[in-house]
Amino acid sequence: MRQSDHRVQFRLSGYSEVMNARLTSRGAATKRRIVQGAAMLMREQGAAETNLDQVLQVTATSKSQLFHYFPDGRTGLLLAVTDFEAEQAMEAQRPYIDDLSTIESWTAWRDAVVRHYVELGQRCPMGALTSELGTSSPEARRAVSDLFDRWEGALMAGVQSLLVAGLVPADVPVRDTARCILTAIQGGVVMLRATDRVSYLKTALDAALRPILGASVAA
Amino acid sequence: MRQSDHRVQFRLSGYSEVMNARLTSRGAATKRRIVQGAAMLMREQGAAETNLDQVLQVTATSKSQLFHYFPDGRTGLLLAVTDFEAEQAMEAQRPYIDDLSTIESWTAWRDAVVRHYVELGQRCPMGALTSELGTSSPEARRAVSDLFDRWEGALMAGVQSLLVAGLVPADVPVRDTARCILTAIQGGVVMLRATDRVSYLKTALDAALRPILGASVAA
DNA sequence: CTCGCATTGGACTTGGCGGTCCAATAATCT
DNA sequence: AGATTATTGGACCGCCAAGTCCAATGCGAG
Repeated sequence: MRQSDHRVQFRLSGYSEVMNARLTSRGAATKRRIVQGAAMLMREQGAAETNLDQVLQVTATSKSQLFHYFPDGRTGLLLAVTDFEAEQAMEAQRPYIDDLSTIESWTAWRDAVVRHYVELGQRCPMGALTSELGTSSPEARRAVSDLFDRWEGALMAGVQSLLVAGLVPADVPVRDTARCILTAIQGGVVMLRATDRVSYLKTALDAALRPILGASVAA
Repeated sequence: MRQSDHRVQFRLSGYSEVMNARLTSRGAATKRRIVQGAAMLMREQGAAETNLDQVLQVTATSKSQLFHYFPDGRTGLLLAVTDFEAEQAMEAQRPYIDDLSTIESWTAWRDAVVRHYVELGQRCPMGALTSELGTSSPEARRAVSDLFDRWEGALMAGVQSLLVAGLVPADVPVRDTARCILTAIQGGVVMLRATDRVSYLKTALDAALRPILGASVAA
């Protein structure tokens, strides 16, 4: 790969973006279409089972376009899809994740999370992507760990604001509580994928939330 | 694949095994060697990055042998490795997992689990395998879900025996507690793979164990 | 011993798929 | 308008890895 052309690599807020010297709106649209189409296919059949020809077909583009907008080919596309899906994961929790300062917003958030993963069911985009890119690309590892950092940060902010509002005992450890909640979600998703049962996610998430929401969560 | 030869497919206790009409001890040894070599490679570099030639080289076997003992080729081998690794996952928890009737055995088990996954570090065999076989083979799904069922069963038995011994409050829900513990482990492993930090596993597992071990677990 | 089947070696075929290339066309700028 | 660059189409290449095949050899049974 001898890609020393006029493109420049930027790094901003945790994900990499290829900026062309000039990128028309048409080009940007094509690029977006490719990422979203690829993401869709990978949700359906997994990243490993998705090849470039399928992406071309489903997005009505040609090889030259794909390699024009993703000079690193498949690897670059996978990375872009990873960034995209990471953003989707956060998006699914909005608006609640951004303001977890009340008991109500926490329960609303919990419901949104459960609903999201129930919808997703078997297909977990990030899970499939990380396992394929895990070893090869350090970029992808960064994208995933950035996602988890942002996620953890948002949860910590939530716990903290409950704490300062006195809605929660003062001895609740902020970071550990946030981490338990996040870990419960990830474990719940693993179990959901493996067993097709949602109860693991629900039960573990409720248990992780118990220190801050009390025993009232049992629906 | 026109494989209607003299082999017969058996199904016993959750995993499939190919029984040859006659299988010499030498043949059995070769087969075992292939599975273990493949498992080792897949731990090192991931399942997707491991090809048959590497397996042949590392196990000192030839193509014909591999396809002789695994008529379904790569798929069959992957399945065998999945079964193997599922067994290894349980093995890593022995002897503790088989008798969780005391507080001491629980803490010893906890330590063994954490130690095991710290050793494993990035490379999580089951995680890598399930994502590759997840969609394609329903057999592999079975293997994984069987593993989790056995795991959950062992944990439930442990909680139950604490309960009848009166070492734990009577209102502890056996199944839900076991599921929370299992989910905490899975989530902890996901976070370990993603962030390279063990604290998620430790913290979440301790939190999940708190209902039965009390607050004394904080090391 | 010798017959038959299990076991083994390794060359060969095949296809899929990532990646390259060039030429045509559409925008954009001056 | 004309020059320049972005965008597009799609034929083509070449590699890699899975799977096939046949012939040679070991090994146990009668």
